[in-house]
Amino acid sequence: MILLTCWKMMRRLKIDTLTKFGTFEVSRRASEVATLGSHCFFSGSRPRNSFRDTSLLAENKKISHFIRIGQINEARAFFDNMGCRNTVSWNSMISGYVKRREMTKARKLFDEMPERDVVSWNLMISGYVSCGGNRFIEEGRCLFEMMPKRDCVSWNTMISGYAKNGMMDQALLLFDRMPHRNVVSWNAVVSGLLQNGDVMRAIEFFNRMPERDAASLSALVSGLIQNEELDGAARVLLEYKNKDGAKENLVHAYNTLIAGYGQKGLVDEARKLFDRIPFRNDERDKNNERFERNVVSWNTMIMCYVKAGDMVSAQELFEQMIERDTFSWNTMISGYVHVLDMEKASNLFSKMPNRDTLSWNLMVSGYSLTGNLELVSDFFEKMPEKSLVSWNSVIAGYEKYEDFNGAIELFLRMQSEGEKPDRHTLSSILSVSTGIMDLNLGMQIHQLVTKTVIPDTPINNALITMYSRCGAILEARTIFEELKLKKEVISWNAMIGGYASHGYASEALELFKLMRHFEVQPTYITFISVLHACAHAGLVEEGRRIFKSMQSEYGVEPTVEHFASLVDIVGRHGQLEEALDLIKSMPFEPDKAVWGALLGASRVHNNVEMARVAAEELMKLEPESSTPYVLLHNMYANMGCWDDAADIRGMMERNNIQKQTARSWIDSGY
DNA sequence: GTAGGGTTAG
Repeated sequence: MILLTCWKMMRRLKIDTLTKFGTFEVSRRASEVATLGSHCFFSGSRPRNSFRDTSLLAENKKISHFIRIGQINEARAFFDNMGCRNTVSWNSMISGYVKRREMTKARKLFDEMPERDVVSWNLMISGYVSCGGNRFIEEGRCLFEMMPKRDCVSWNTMISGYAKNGMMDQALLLFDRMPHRNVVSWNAVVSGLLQNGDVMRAIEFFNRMPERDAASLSALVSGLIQNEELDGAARVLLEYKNKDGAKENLVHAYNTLIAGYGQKGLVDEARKLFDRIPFRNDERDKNNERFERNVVSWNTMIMCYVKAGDMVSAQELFEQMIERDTFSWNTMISGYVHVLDMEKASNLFSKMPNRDTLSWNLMVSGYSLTGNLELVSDFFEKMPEKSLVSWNSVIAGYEKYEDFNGAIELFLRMQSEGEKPDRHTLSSILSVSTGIMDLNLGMQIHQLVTKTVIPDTPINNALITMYSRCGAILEARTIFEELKLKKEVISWNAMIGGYASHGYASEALELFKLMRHFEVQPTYITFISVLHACAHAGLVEEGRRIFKSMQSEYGVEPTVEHFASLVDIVGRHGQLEEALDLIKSMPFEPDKAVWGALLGASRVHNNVEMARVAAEELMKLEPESSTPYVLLHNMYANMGCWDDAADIRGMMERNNIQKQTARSWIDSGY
């Protein structure tokens, strides 16, 4: 009975997998058992005791399981406690370290293991080459040369290692030298050539392949797309015939190309390809696979429409789908969120059968973008599971719509709930610090940035903006200098703007010169700051010259803000007529900043006629504002023109204008 | 337990 059970068990586990394990390594604990009755060794070719073997098989699987779910320490503890190990146990453990690129630990086990097979060597090589870089590739090559016996996998690992590190010559040398190539070797070379931009040779190798499989076509199509050869990819795909004439399931490759067209905005091309995929094909091919549209094809096509902003076609296709998955719903929602009309997004959201965190995040970020902060918080609180993106969306929304306290409160709450901020969170909070000009908060966030993320240019830009707006110009400049060649136009703008708004006009202009020296193309924001600096420093000629150069030298169209600055510059200098002419020559309607600049200048130069012109225009633009009335009234009063002053007062009363109480911003303190 | 390729959302 027992024998029968054993035999059945062995049948189920396939005897050959049991016998091919070879020699067992017996640890101290197990060897005690072994000397008593030997359960660990095979006698002849048939296992005498399959319980030990099956349990070893199960134990090895346990190691793999721990590794798969990312619990490497648990895997190691289990491995260390195993009574009996074979080469597979060691290899499994090594593969765990290799996957995590912990090559020192992997190497230690490899050096310690009592008996290595070809897989042990291959694992180590694969680990070294996937770490990348010359040193590791060399280490891999060294093992490759040392190993007693190589199989196809060893060669392929080394070839793809070279290919992925841009060392195509070395890869091809090995490919030429290898004794038996299989389809994987060919695929590795083809995709390697494509990754290194050698399209011609890739196609040549593809055509020379003695056999192909599904991966061959996928590699070629995706590689061609990466090399911007969309037409080539389409040709390959449409003309593709397998060597033995058998039909293959090409849907994957088709989907790849549809997505490629979508990336380039070629929606019509994508649609043509989508329409070529059979809708339903009942004749099964040799591989027992159907070539027909799958849910990914539909999703990808919908995605193309969404990216092109064509929600009508996206919706049409979505409605035709027989089987939708969460992805389909989320893509549609993201499309509606992207074009901001939220009602349709919300409709879909309420109808969808299974929502995941992304669905919720999409709604939250949609309401954040449209500034509906009430609904943001409503959705956020109802989320069954919050991800980092959820927190970031809400914080970004609060920041954008200037609910700075809300943003900070949420930032504190997220940390108390154990969610760690990333660079997105930190840049939002840096913008909050800038918004409320809280240098103290900004400095704390700076410390957090240093501790938790590797600062990239965007976050450094946010730091420069924060420090320069808060008046800590030196700190801003230090970060600006540390950026070295990674300075972007935003970095320059932030720094120039900081100087300009704190009265460091010459520094602002100096930096503007330097920016031109480095051939960084200024934007309209650069010119706003530079003109601002000229106005503060009374640099009339410089201001006029820079204003003219905007269009002629840099092709930047002046906006109403630039005109307002120039009006300010010439007006402050006392050239009020020129300022008025400038306003009249503007290609667009002057706004309150423009008239405000003229009014301010008129007041400084005590030109009451001009002040009256500007004030009347301001009264038309902002009928409820008391500022122009008050300014004009005070000017008349100062000159002793009491009748005129009384007139203004009368106008104020007739128009029901209240003098606004002075308000100041008070630090709410956190 | 090891080698090649692969489509979709924030």
